[in-house]
Parts: sequence; C-alpha cells; structure tokens
Amino acid sequence: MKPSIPRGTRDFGPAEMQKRQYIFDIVKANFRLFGFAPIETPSMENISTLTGKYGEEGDQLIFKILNSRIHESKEDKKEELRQEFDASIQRPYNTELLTEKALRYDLTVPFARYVVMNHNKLAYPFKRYQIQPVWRADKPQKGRYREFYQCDADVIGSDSLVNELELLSMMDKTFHELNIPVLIKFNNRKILSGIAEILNSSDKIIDITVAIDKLDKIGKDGVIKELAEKGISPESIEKLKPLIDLSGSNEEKLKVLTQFLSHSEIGKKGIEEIYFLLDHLRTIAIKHATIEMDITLARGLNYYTGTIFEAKANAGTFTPSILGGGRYDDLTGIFGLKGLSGVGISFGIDRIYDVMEELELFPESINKSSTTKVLLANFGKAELMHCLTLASKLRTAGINAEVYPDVVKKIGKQFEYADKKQIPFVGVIGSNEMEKNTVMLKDMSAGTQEELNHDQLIARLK
RNA sequence: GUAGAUGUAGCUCAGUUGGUUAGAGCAUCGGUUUGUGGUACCGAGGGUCGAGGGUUCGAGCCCCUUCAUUUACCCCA
Repeated sequence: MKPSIPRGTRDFGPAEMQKRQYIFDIVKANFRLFGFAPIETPSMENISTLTGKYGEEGDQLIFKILNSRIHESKEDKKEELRQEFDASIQRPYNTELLTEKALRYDLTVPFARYVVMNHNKLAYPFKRYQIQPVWRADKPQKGRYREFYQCDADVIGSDSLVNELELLSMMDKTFHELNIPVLIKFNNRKILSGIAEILNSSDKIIDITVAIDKLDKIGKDGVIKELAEKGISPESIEKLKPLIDLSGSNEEKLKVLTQFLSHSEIGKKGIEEIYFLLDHLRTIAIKHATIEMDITLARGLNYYTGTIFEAKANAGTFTPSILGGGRYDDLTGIFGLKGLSGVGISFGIDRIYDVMEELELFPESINKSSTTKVLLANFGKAELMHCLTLASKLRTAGINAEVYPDVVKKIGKQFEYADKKQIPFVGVIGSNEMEKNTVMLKDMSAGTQEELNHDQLIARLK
C-alpha cells in the first residue's frame, strides 16, 4: 500500500519545524510582552457550539465528526439513522443524530465558550492567547490548507479602543521582528452598517463590500455591474459612486465618508472610532508596518461589530492575508453571557511561513535541520561508553551534543551522518584519545581538526 | 459547485508522427579509501507507466470511464 495523507494536510520535517518554531516563538514572546496568558481548548467542540457563528458559507466548511459506535444503536434508532443519513445527502446539513461533535473552525468561538464557562474565575478584562490548529473543509489551494495553525490574542471585557491600539502595536512589533514588510488594513463594521443604513439595505451589506473590494481586479464598471447583479437598486448604486471612487489619504477618504454618513448615527460612531485610532497611531509609534484605512474591508466572520483588521505582506507576489481580527460586541451573548465586548487578532502562521519562504526572510542561523553542536564519533564499545560520559559533561555545560549510537565498520559513516544533519563539529574518540583523555575535534565546514582536552573542548564549543 | 493542468523508480522529472529490453538526476547500497563527511570516479538494486476498458499487428503516447493531486474563480488564515 502506498502511504498518503489527507489532502490539505501536511507533514513537517525537522528543517521546516525549525522555521515554524522560530515564528511561533516570536509570536508567543510578543503575546506575553503585551500581557496575554495562554489557554488551550479541545480540538473538537459540540457541533451546536460552532454552527451559526461563521455565516452560511462558514458553517458548511466545518469538519464534522461522525458519531461513534452508531453500529451499537438499538434497532429502531437505526432506522431513524438511516432516514437521517438519506436526508442529509439531499441538504447541506445533518442533525446531531449523525454528528454531535466537530473540529474547531477557529479559536475565537471556543474562546467565547470558555469565557462563559469560566466567567467567575476570570479577571476582566481577560487577555488570553491561544496557539492551536484549526480545521476547515475547504478545497485546498496555494496558501489554503485544511489544517492550519492560528495564533490568537484576544481581550474580552473591555470596550476601550486602547485595546485596538495595543493590538496594532503588537502586530507592528511582531511583523517587525519577523522582518516581514506588512500592510495592515483596518476598517470599522459600524461604517459598513452606516452605509447599509443610508442605502436602506442592511441585508446586502456583505454583497456591497465584496463588490467594492474587487475594484482593483474588475474596475469601476465591473463593480457597478456586480452590484446590479446582486440586486442593488440603481438609485443605491448612484449613491454609492463616491465610495467606489474613494481614494487618497486616510483623511481625504474620511472626509467623503463623514459626509456620506452624516445621517447615520452608527456610521458617525464608526468614523469617530477610526479617527481615534488614526489620532493615536503616533502615540504607539508604529515603526515598521504601513497602516491603511480601507472601507472595502469587510471580513466574512459575521460576529465582528466594530474595528476589523487584516494584514498582508507588502512585498513579493504571494500576498494572502496573514492576519485577521476585529472587535465583537456580543460574542458571548449567544452562550448566555451578555455585555462583554472583546477584540482580538489571529496570526496565520502557515501563510506567514509561505510568505517568509518566498521572500527568503528566515535568518541563516535557523536554516538547518538540527541544533546539535557536536557529534561524538566512536570506534568501538569501550569508546562509546567513554563518549556517553563526555556527552553528559558537555550537556551540563549547555552544549547540544549527541553520540553516534552504533559501532560501525566505517568511521566515515558517522561523519556522513554529521554532515547530513549539518552538525558543525565532530569529536572523534579512538583508543589514542581515550588514553590521553582528549578529543580530536573536527570543524566540519573548515575541514580542520585539533586535539583538545575536555576543558578546552567545552571552551571551544561554548 | 465551475474551469484548467498533472499522474512514469523512494523523490524531482525526460520519454520524438504509436514501434525491440521505458531513461536521467537526486536518494539508497557497494567499491576506489578498515582513523574522516561534503567534492570526484566505478558499479548495483529499484517500474503492473494512477486504475479500468477500448482502438491497433503493436499503446507510457490515441479514445472513453474513473480515481487522485494541483491551480484559478467564490470565500478565507
């Protein structure tokens, strides 16, 4: 049998893990620096926890888990199961008779569930980070996987826009440390709601923003055509024209918007919030990222209600969104806990990896498959035991060391192993060295070697 | 869902209008070298050409079906 893995999933070898870990470490360090504490939640949730939170399209991308041991059901139940199975082939959902559990689709909804279940134990505002895989039953493509990691940081129980500022600052710092030139776009759902209010078509707001978002790709006429196809009235399209044409600096765009939304309370609130963020960007000293307001930024997840964020690499040809996030006023409400506002972001580490790979941003030092500093090569059983003692001495000194565990005919094999694993030094211990209590240390890249006693060896490798 | 591309050795891929025993590089193993890898040279093993059917004297190549992978649209990290 030829082995394979499910599509949209990947194995990660040591060399890839080294680089992935590098990203995780930087992200995690920044989460901690900004006061976020870690939690983890189960890979699977009750399906009722997840459905209805991600919009119609999102719901269909949830990976469902078939109920276990259905073969043990009583006979009358089996008939019911059969009917449900037949029915579920005809429609895009099935009941909990077949599926009670599902793999998590993101980390935000499980977080909301966690907050509700642990309400009395938490100190608000509660700041948590969470780095775990999520699963989506999407069709895989470049930069789109069925299993991928999200790195979330959310603060819940505070409606202050200072949280948004802190998150912006954290994004800037993190991407700076990763050395990724980044464009952070932000918008406010209240503005989108305002636009819908003015046009009197709140149900079409997603269609409208999606259409406007395509301006770059299909041009102004294309956008207008798409709006018409989505059932937007000609009068509304006429009204929208200044927004389609929106360009210039953040200030110029806001001026147009302010006028457009002058009769929408919620729209005006959105503008106020955006001004707050823009006014204080200087305070938080964004050093690296380009920050841009973009009223076409909509984001699919339907729980966002305020600020929304998205980041893309600002270089290269492969520029998928590598971070998303936003504010949700009432995510815990559906789980019965009202009045907790939250805001959070999610780094998409798999795409960050792909982008960094394309732009060759991984530092040389981590670009190898092993962290071993020295391999102790041996010539026989007695030498091998001697190596073990020396290895533990090296490790006590904090030097990553490994011992070649087999006694082999050709010593070259051990050098070959070190070479393949890119181990920089090989310590050779034969009977000569053992007698003198020394090591013949070879520098693998230079090809040179010198005989050292144990103290010299440690000093040399430190 | 819609459209395109690709399936040949463990991996990456060649393979001429259809014509003897299907090739290369890398990897593996052995040797040149029984105290030295990466470089060089010599040799070896390894294939139901994704699967099934059809056309033909003859199919890796043409036709049909099917499965898998992949890219784009939609949406998203």
